[in-house]
Amino acid sequence: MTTTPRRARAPRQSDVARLAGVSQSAVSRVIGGDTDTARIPEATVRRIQDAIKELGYVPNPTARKLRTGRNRMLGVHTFEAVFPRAREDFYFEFLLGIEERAEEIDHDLVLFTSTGGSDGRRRVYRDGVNRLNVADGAVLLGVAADRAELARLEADGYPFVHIGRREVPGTRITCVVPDYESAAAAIVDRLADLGHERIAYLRAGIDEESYADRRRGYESAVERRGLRDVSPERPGLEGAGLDAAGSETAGPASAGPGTVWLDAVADGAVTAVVADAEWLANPLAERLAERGLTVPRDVSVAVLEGVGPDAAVHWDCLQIPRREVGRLAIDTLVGLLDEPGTPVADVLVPCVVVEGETVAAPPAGSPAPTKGSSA
Amino acid sequence: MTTTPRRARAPRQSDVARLAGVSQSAVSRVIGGDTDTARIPEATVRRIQDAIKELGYVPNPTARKLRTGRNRMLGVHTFEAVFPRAREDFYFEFLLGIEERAEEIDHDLVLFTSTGGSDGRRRVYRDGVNRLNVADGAVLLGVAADRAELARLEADGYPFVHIGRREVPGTRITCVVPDYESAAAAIVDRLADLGHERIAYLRAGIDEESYADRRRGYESAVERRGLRDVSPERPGLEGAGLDAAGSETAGPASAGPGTVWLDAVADGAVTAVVADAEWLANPLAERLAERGLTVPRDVSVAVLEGVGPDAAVHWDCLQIPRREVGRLAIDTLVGLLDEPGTPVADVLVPCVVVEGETVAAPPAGSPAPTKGSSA
DNA sequence: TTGAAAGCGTTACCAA
DNA sequence: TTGGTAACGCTTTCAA
Repeated sequence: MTTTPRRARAPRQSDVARLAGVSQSAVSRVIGGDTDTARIPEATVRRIQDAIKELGYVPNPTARKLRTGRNRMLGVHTFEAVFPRAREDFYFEFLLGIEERAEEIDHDLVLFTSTGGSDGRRRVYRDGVNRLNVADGAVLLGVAADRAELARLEADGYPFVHIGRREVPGTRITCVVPDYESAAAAIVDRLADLGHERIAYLRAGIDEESYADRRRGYESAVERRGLRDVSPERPGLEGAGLDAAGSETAGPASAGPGTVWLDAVADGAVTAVVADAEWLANPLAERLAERGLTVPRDVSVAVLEGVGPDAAVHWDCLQIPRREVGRLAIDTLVGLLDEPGTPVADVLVPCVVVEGETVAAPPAGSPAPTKGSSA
Repeated sequence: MTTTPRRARAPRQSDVARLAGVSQSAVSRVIGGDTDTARIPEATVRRIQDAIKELGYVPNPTARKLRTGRNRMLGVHTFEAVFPRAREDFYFEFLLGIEERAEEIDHDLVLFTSTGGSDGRRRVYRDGVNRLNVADGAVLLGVAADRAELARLEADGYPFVHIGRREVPGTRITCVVPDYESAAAAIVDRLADLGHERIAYLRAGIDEESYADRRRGYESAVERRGLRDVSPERPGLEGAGLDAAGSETAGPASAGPGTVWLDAVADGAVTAVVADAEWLANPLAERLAERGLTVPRDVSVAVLEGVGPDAAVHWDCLQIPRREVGRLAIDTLVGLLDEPGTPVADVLVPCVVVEGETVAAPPAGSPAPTKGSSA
């Protein structure tokens, strides 16, 4: 059994042409289905097709790409590894949407996975080579996108879209983003409709575009509805005094001076709170409970992120349309490819506002707001 | 802000050459690092590098591929979607090893994900195009590989390796496989060493190469050690009478006539059982318990697959070296690329035999075996 | 209707 | 040492 299976050289168009007794360009045109412009006789077409079948000819996508610039291959680049379990929830739905849509429009998907350096971060450029270049364009995503690489890609004229808003000074990159701004505004509107007049915003304190979007939505809605904003001055757990030790959860944490805001809430200064994240809302509810207040009876709380259905608390929240974002990323990218000159604009994908069990009308006896004065 | 960002055409070597005032081939040689064969003056090199930097030139991998046939890009094709949770455990470790090793040897990884047809099965060939061709070669894996596609790929001379043994008549494909045969034999050896003399093999009844491997290992070891094989005649749950209704697990399942084997085991005809899978071992233990037998006191049981550490029962089992298989798949593939003429041979990766809590010495009073007679 | 030839961006050979 | 040039496999224009 020492049969060295000689790898047959893959047949080319010229081989087909020779076998069929036609020119190479005839073969190309038959394959391209160019029956309109250059009508090739039935008989010739048959002969060519027979030759193709006999030789088992398959077009070479690399050569095609070099010639036409198109592959019908779309790249996907994630700035972090997809597989570690923790990240998976983040990426999974996006990828689902991406794959779904790419297939619908008959494009192949190529996932670029290798990390460039030793730091585990994935890079687009490795040894100065833009690896994505084998694909027609790419969808980039990741919690920690490398802005320098985004800028360089854009400068190089490589067509790509980014999932999630990313702003890089001096560059205009096309982003597909959940419409956090409208969603945040909608949530504030709903609170206002229910009768809340004094509300607060609990910021995560993360310096990222999507949080800025949420905040803008909150602020504009507060202004528009004439509500009174009684937010803590500083972001994060400490900013709201939420790191202060409770009764049994007590660690050696300093019950810092920061509980003024929390105390004010307990005193009824605020009837509704909008929080950037679940990890802010949970301790808030706990601290309020310690002070004898119940959510949503005394204070309504809404969360500006998606909360899984099996979470302990069914927060009123928004739902990030990950799947749809993935699908739209593909459509946007293909649009970019088809219409290279088009001015870029972010694509906003609406978030559904989910009604949970943590928002209700304000307590009946809540004092009327003192318009105009600030906390 | 109607700045239509004109996408700059990506700079080519000729642009660099013009700017640096040298020929294009000089640029190519500087980039290729061919300082040995063609010594280019320090000054020229500097000028070229400056031009590269100024223009932001990056080599075009497509053109490179077309010219040299190599990309340092390796494809990964899975015959099923990777992401659905159920599949994930299967693929995850393989992919980890693949990615790890590919990066070590400075290759990029390209994951081909799109499904070819409407049936959800992923195909290599779509519209007659071998999509994998953009990569230098590929690692294929999947529980349900399409053998016709494997054969065609081989016939086309495309370099690939398959994870898991796949035999296609008339073709010799390179596989990287866990060494189930040796592992099964090792487990039988261990049982024999403990003093077991009458053992049985519970087959999954799945018609796949890896199960044949296990079986071969079992049979050869049984023969070599002169053990008596008292296996059920037919595979699967029914074959062993394990679908027979127990006390409370009773559904309307017919307690078929197939319990003869089970009854014989209960009577002490067998002191050790080797099972293809956990889903066979679990009901076996239950049925034995119903008959008053305990594992491993009365009957030892070993499982020929990997069992997670958080399984209810800590089976004696084997550990599939998925990560290592992934790594070796990459090495084997690259070997194929570097040495195209090499005769192909399967690569076996040893499985560790894990000692659990379900194998022990046979009960003291077990009757001596009647050598030579068969069940 | 068909074929010849240019060109996509690169590498590698062969002269100069 | 350097530059010209052929070739990789394909698409597409232009002539025949």
